Amino acid sequence: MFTEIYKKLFKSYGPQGWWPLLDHKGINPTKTGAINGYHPRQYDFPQTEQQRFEICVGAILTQNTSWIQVEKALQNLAAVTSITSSDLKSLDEETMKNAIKPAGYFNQKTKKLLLFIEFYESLHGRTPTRDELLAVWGIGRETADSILLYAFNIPTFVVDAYTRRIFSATGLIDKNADYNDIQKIFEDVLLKDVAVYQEFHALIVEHAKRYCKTKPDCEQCILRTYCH
DNA sequence: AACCAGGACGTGA
DNA sequence: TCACGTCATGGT
Repeated sequence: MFTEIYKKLFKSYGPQGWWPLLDHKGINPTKTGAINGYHPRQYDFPQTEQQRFEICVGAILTQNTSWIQVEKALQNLAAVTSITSSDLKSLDEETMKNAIKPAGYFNQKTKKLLLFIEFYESLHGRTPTRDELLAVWGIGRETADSILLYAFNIPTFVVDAYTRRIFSATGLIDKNADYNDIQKIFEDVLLKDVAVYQEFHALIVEHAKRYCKTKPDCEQCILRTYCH
């Protein structure tokens, strides 16, 4: 049933081209809440260390914040410095706060970014474990999994509020199931494949933005037959 | 003009 | 563990 829904979403919305990147100017006008930066049908990202780090920064900035606001914040940062760990580390803290203001929570997120930079540099290019990421202040489960899946290409299924909303509406998951329980359900059922995990999560976000909103549009929803 | 967005953390039961 | 308050800007 999960695979069936995945195929239906993919057929309807097409490849999503996550994670969006500033230096990849692929306009996708059909996508909701986006400026640009997607790369559909390309699964060889990140292609540079700079892109890998930018994905991590974006994952932190997008906590409880719409992506379009994050893109503004990233563009502001890119306008004053390059988005690399070394340049962001030496950036004046007030300048950073001012730059990321569109993404909200700028005091917390500045602290999170600076702490993450220390952690990132301590890796010396190594891939972190989930537990190592979770030990960093400001990195919770969704952010850790997003970083693993999109920045390091580790097959880790990302669970977010949209995943819970859509799949509890269908009755396929318990509406008060824990994050790890939901993640396990998806990982048990899906082919353990980075591209599939990346696309499915992105498709879930896209579908939630279009139909499964807080005020859902069930009449037009392509998954309505799965809901109770 | 309330309400919510691709959460995480601190606190007190 | 778990429910709840806090953090903050800007869309709709």
